[in-house]
Amino acid sequence: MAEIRSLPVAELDDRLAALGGPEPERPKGSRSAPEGFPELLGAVPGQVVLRMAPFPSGALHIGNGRMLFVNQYYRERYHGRLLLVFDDTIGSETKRVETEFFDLILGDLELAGIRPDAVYYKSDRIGRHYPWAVRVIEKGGAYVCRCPAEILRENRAAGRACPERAQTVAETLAEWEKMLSGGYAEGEAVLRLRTSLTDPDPAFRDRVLFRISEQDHPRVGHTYRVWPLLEFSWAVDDIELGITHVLRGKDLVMEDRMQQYIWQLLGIRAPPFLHWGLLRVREAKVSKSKSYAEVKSGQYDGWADPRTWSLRSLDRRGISMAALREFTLSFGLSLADIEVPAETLYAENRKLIDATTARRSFVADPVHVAVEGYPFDLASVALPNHPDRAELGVRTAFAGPTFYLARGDVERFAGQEVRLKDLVNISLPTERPGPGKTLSATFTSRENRKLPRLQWVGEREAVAVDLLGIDGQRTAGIGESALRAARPRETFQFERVGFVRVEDGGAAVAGPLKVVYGHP
RNA sequence: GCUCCCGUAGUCUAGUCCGGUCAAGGAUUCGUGGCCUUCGACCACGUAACGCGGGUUCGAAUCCCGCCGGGAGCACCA
Repeated sequence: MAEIRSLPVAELDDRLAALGGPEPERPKGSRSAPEGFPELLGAVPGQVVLRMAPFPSGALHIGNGRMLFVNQYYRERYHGRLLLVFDDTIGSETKRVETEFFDLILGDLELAGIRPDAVYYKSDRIGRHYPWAVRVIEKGGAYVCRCPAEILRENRAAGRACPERAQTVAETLAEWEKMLSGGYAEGEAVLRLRTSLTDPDPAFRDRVLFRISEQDHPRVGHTYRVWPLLEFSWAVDDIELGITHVLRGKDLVMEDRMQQYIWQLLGIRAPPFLHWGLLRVREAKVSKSKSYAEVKSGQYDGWADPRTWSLRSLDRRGISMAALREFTLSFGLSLADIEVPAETLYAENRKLIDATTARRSFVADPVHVAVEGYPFDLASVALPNHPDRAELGVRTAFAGPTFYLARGDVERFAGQEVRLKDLVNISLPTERPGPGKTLSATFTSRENRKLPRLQWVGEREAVAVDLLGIDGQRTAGIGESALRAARPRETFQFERVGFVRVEDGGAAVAGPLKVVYGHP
């Protein structure tokens, strides 16, 4: 239901009312929530402002994709504005901002077909956060704490106040000035919110608002040394940027409470929040830091390596962003954490591309096979590009008498009669194919009989193919002659293998034709 | 440990707010059959679910209580 999902903190209703906010409309029986998406609380078409806030530490992945598409969905639904706000505060040792990721993410957004109405960088806005800190201090809502991080943590767990909590407003203002002017070094002082040390939720006790960092920021260098933490920076920016609804993953619900607390303190009306649970794709190990390490070290083939499961890697595999959008939106805004098999995404993509994707023959780990008694008139054949779609036309395939067959097929059907699909029947030898050897098979008949059907590639004009798998492994194979015309980024279905996408450059690039495996 | 969130078939999801129209709908997977000269597509059929225990009620997936299970937070990260 819309209200509960928008207001995970139960008392927000009351607070809204207390702050003069609008009474949530709740027409009985009205649940216009197409596709499982509730109405945004108090949304006025044309006046909704939303924001996406990725942290620039790597390429966007499927989880980020959900954030993108949910925001885009509501933006379209309410004809609203959607801002991109890079959450590039100073971060930490383990979470560092790096310049290259700004463009990378901008590229990902473009790939996803989402054009933000405006782009902001948190790091440009730090100076705007300071006056807000003063406002909070003047309301008696914060104090400067000089406890070492460890002590601070212990006190928080124990519900114990540190001596500085008793600071007067004037003292805090002085201390704050000292922080800003360099009177404290990194780690020596922080500005903390005065919530309650006895708050039942230990996570909520006097959280840190600002801290000192002397790190070099890739965009603004050493311009600032006092940096806000995520919660405070959003308490400011959500208001200053006029965000009307905050849509974020449920990992940030505690941050909602922080923002609401600050806004209430300052008498500001809070925009409602809306969340969704964690989405994991079973096959995808969504560790951004692992991907980061592997990309940096060169173990991965950049951020488009299939093993990253990044948006760009999915694109490279021929999985369309439209399919990804359908996929991510199909889960609605459920708060449950879910794990979905990649097959569900593949099914979505198949729906979109199957009818328009040409078929091609490809054999992995090829074995050279000469067919004795092969009919002379079948040196080449015309085959439809798609079994059900005549309008996709035909291609010419060079055929016998010499072929490449997949080693797996040759071994599996050794000594048996098989049908070369769309061609003729042959009898395979019992001999096991040794490396570099040509096997002898025998033509048996032409008529279509119920035999195991194998893909084949005629030797003439055959194309060497390099198939990159989802696991990052490359498979050498041979594809039919028609692949000589493969265009960059064209998608094919390799029969009995799966959907693949041609890499940038297509067949024009020297060497084997490079393709990436998409899905079955 | 404390706080919050979540629990409907193998996997997702609709339904839960406002109890009956739900002996629970859809998607995907799986199985069977059909069809097309792919292990893909399509068609048909099928298997399969309200976490557990109490309570309220004529009636509970839906309301209440207790439990169990899963996840997240308790960073001077985002």
